[in-house]
Amino acid sequence: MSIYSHKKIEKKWQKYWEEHELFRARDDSPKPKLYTLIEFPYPSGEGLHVGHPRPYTAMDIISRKKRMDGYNVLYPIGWDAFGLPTENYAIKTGQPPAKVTKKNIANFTRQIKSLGISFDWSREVNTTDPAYYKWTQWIFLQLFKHGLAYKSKIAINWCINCKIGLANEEVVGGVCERCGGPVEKRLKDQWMLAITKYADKLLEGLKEVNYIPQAQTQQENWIGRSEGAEIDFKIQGSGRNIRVFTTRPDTLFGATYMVLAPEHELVGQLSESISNLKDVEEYIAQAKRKSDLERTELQKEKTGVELCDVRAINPANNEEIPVWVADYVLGGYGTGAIMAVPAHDERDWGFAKKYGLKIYPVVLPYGGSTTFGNSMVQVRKEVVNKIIDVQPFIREGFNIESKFLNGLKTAEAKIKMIQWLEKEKIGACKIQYKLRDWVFSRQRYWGEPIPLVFCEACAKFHKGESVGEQTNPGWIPLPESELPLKLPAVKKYEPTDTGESPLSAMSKWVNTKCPRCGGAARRETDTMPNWAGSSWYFLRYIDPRNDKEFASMDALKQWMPVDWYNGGMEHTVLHLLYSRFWNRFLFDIGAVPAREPYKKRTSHGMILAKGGEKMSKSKGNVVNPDDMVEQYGADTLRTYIMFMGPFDQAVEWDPQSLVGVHRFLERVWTTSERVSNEAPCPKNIIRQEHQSIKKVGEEIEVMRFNTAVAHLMTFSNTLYKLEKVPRGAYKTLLVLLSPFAPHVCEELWAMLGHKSSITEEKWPAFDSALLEEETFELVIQVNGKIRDKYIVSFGITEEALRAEVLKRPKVEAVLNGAKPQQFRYISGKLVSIVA
RNA sequence: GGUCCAGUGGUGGAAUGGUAUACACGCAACACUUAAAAUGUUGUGCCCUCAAGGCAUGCGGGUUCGAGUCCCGCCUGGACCACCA
Repeated sequence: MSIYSHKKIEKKWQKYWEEHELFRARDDSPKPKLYTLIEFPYPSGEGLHVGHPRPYTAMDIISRKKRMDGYNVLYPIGWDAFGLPTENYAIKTGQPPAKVTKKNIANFTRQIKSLGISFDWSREVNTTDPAYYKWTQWIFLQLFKHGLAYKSKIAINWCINCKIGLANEEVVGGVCERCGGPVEKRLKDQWMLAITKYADKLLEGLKEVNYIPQAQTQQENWIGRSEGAEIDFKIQGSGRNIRVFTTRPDTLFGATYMVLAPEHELVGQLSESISNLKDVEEYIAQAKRKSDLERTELQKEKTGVELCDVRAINPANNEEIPVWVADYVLGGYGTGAIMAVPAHDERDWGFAKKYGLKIYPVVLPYGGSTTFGNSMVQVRKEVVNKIIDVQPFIREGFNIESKFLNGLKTAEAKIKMIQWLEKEKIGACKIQYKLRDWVFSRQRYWGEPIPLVFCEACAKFHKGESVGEQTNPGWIPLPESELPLKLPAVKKYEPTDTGESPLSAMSKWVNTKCPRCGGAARRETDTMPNWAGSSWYFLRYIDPRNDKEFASMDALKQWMPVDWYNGGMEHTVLHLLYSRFWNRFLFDIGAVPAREPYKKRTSHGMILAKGGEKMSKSKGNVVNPDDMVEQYGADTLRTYIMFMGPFDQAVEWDPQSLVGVHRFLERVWTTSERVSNEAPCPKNIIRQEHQSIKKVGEEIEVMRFNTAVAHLMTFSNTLYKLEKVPRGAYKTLLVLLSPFAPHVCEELWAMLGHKSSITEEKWPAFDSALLEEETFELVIQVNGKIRDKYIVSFGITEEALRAEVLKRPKVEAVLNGAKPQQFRYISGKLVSIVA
C-alpha cells in the first residue's frame, strides 16, 4: 500500500501550475470572462492566520470550477500594505517601513503559495509601490480638480494613543477602532472627500447589484437617506432664525417647543437675551465633557436646560414656544436643531414628560372610515389624549387642529405643508443623509503623500485652473509628469508632538517650487488613509503594468465589473462604500466603463479559536496555517476549512476534526490501487456518480461547501468499499474533488496515466435520466404517526398501492377494522392515512 | 432600546412542509499486532434487560393528513446599529 505523502506532491504541482501558467487570465481569450475577487490582505508581521484561507479557498474552488466550466477567470492577488502596524513596528525598531513591508510580503507570498490557491500571480499589485500609488495620487487629483476634495477646519476625532485623526467611521462605540483607546475632539485642518455629493448615486446603484441582504441594508443605513423639510422659526425680538430639519412637516402645528444641540452656534449669539446664561453655559460645558460613548449610553434619562426669555414663533399658528438646549439633539445631524412635537415623537415625548412641556396632538389614527364628523373627531381626540398620556402616537394618520391640513392623510399633509412653506418662504423640501464627508488626511508617514503644494502667491493672485483650485485657494496640484510623488526617507517615523506628520520635519522636502508660478511653496505633509489604495485595486489588477494610465479602457471593458466579490462583514460598510464611490466618480469622468464595480458580494464567517473566542496574538490562541500544511498538507487544510460549517457563519477551530478530512483524502488515495478498466459499473454507482455531479456543482455555486464535501465523502466511501473500482466513476470523483484538494487530485490523475493537468478537464455534466432510482422506501403514516415502511417500485399505481398498504399487518392492527377516512399518497415518498 | 440572524445527539453540523439526527469528530466493542499506533468491522439521541412501544429539534400555543421547517407569544445567545428629528 502506497502512502499519501503531501510533502512530495504539493510542491511539485504548485511548480507545475506556475510553469504552465495554468491560472493566467488571458486578455485575448474568446471564452466568456469571470472576474472573481477576494479582499487583498494586509501583510502583517505575524504572517498568515487560519482565517485568511477561508475566503481564499472558497473563491479558489469557485474559480477552479468555473475554469472547468469554460470561463476565462481572473482571480488576482495583491497587498494592501500601507498601514499603522507596519509604521508602529518601524517606530519601535527603527527599520524603514518599506523594508519591513517587503519582508512581510515575501513571507505572505510563501504562505499563500503553499496553499495552492489558483491566483494569477502575474498581476500582483502592491499599494506601497510607487508605480501603484502614482495612480492613487492621480485619482486623488482628479477628485480635487472636480471639486470633490476640500480642506476644512473641523472637529475631528483624535485618538490620544495613535496620535492620529480618525474618520467618524473608525470610531466604534466612542473608542478608537484600532487600539480601543479614548478619542477626543480636536480642531484640525483636514482634507475631506465630498462623498455626500454621491449619496444618491451610491444609493441608486444598490438597485443594480446583487449583494447579500446584510451588506445591502448596511449600505442603505449608512447612507441614511430621509426626506423631509427644513423650516425656519423666528426668534422673538432678535431678528434671528432657528432652522430645523424634520421628516414630519405635517406635524408642525403640534410643535410645542424647540431644542438646540449644545454645540449650536445660536446659543452664543443669543447669550445676551438668555436670563439664565450661567445655567446654560454650565450645561453645555457638561455635555462637552461627556464622550460620545457617555452621551449615547445615557440614553434613558434625557437632560436639558431652557433658554429662559428666549421664545420662538411656530410659523404655522404664530404661537410662542420655549427654546431648550439638550444633548439628545446631535450637532452633526440635520441642522443641529429640532422642532419638538412631543405628541408624535418618542424622544420629544419623553423629554416633554420629564420637564412638563405641552403635548398637543395633531394626528389621529385612521379609523374604519376616512370621513369623520366633528363630534367623532372630538370623541377620538379624547381617546388619543388618553393614549398620549402613556405614549406618543408616532405612526401615520390624519391631521386635526391643523387648519389647512385638517382631514388629510399624513402623506398628503406632508406635501401640502411643504407647498405652503415654500409659498410663504419659511421652509423647503429637503433630503437629509446620515452619511458624512470622508476625512482623507492622516498625520502619518506610512501612506501615500498627497500631491498638492500650497503657494501663497497663487492664493492671492491666481484664479485657479480647476474647481478644486478655486474652492481651495493657493492649493496647486502637481502636474502628472511629477507623479508619483515619492515618500522621502525620514529618520524618525513618529508623528510629531503637535500631531503633524513626520514629513513636516523635513524642510528640504517640504519647501519646494510652485508648479504654477514657480514661486516658493510648501508641500502638503499629511498622507492618505489606508482606504485610499484599496478603493481602486480591483481596477489595477486588470492592467497592472500600464505606466500610461491606471488601466486602459480596452482592458477595463473586457474585465469590469467584478463578477463576484467575497469579503468579511467588517468591510461591508466602509471599504465597499469608499470603493464604490471612487469607481462611480471614475465612471462619471469617463475613466471606467461600469457604473457599479461589484456585481455580486458575498461574505464569510470568522474562524474562532476553541471556546468561541477571537484569535489574537495577545491571547496566544492563533493557529498558524504553516503548521497545518506541514503536518497534514494544504489539501487537508483547504478541505477541512470548507467542511467545518456553513461558509457564512462563524466556526470554531477544532484540530481534532481535521483528521477526519485527512482520512478521507487518504481513502481517496488508496482507492486508486483498486481502479480497474474491466470493472463493470453497476447502475447504483452510475446513479450516485450523477447525483454527486449535480449536488457538488450546485452547492459550490451557492457556497454550500460543507455539504458539497459531505457528498464527496459519501461517493468516495461507496467506491472505497468496492473490490474493483470502475475507472470512470473514480475519474469523476477526482474531477469533482479537484477544486477542493487540487494537489492530490493532480497526482492521482497523473497516476491514472493522464498527460495533462486535471485543471484542464471539463466539469462533467449529469444526465437527469440517470439520477432517478427505481424503488423507494414507502413510509406509511396513520394519524400522523409512522407505522410501517417497505420498499416499492416507482412505477406502482396508487390503486395497487392502496390495496397493498391496507393489507399490511401493522396498518391493519392500527386501523382495527375501521375504514380509513382519508388516504393520501405523496408520490415517491409516503402514504398518509386518517382513520 | 431598535433591526437582523440563530437555538437540532457528547461535539461540528445535515434535512424543496413528507422516514429528524446525512457527513464527520468523539466514544465503545471486536479484528489485525508480542504490544502500541495506524487501519478495518460493528455499534452509538433518550426511556425500556430484549422486543414491542413511547419520548425527543429552547419554551408555550396555532395552522396542517403531516411542522426542525409556516404563523402568534415568550426565553436564551450572537451580529449590526445606537437619541438620525
